[in-house]
Amino acid sequence: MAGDLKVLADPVRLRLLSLIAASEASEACACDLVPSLGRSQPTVSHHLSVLTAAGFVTREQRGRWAWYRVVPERMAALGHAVAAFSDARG
Amino acid sequence: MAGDLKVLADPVRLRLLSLIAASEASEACACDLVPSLGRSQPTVSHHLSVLTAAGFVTREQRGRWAWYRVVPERMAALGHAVAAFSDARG
DNA sequence: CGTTCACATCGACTTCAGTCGATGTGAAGA
DNA sequence: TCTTCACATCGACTGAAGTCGATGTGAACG
Repeated sequence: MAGDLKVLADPVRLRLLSLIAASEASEACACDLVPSLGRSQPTVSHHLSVLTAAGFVTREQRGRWAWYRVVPERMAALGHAVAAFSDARG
Repeated sequence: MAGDLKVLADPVRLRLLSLIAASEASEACACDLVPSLGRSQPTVSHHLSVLTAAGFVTREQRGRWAWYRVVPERMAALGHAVAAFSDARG
């Protein structure tokens, strides 16, 4: 769980998730994500790779473009795990 | 929000929160926490300080002992914020 | 008031993660 | 097939963060 939180504990990755989730059809092309962030293409690619490896997003190649989607169950599960600390016997 | 997640993205701090939440009356003395973790006293003190500064726990001095409590609203709010990424327009 | 105990702070080391320029890869188009 | 485009990977640098021994602090106890 610490590893999962560590993946999300980065402003660039949070912005990526936010941008992807807010995109049409809840998917986004890397070509649109790079200019939206103030970071270089390798940096964005790296963060997308980290999110994908952790299972928070899925990657689908279509021709030359790579499309990314958020995995909602993954986000919900982690969110509930965090919220569970508010109960005693957490 | 990235800062909040970064605070939780550490196995020692997660164990601290878990131990405190699972203690009687949902509070724990540092003297009990140090031996439960495999870390030195300064390290545990440092992590408790980080959790306190971020508002995830509160510290109360009673005599020579320091007692810690989880702030449930804080955990619940962050958990919901994470889970919100599972919705479109996150 | 000196001692002891619980805990915080300091200083230094080390590991890790974000960042970017340069380069590799693989698909599309001429 | 040669070029171009989109993206991944590599190598190197840098700043941040975890860790611990040593030391400071402040309350209890005699």
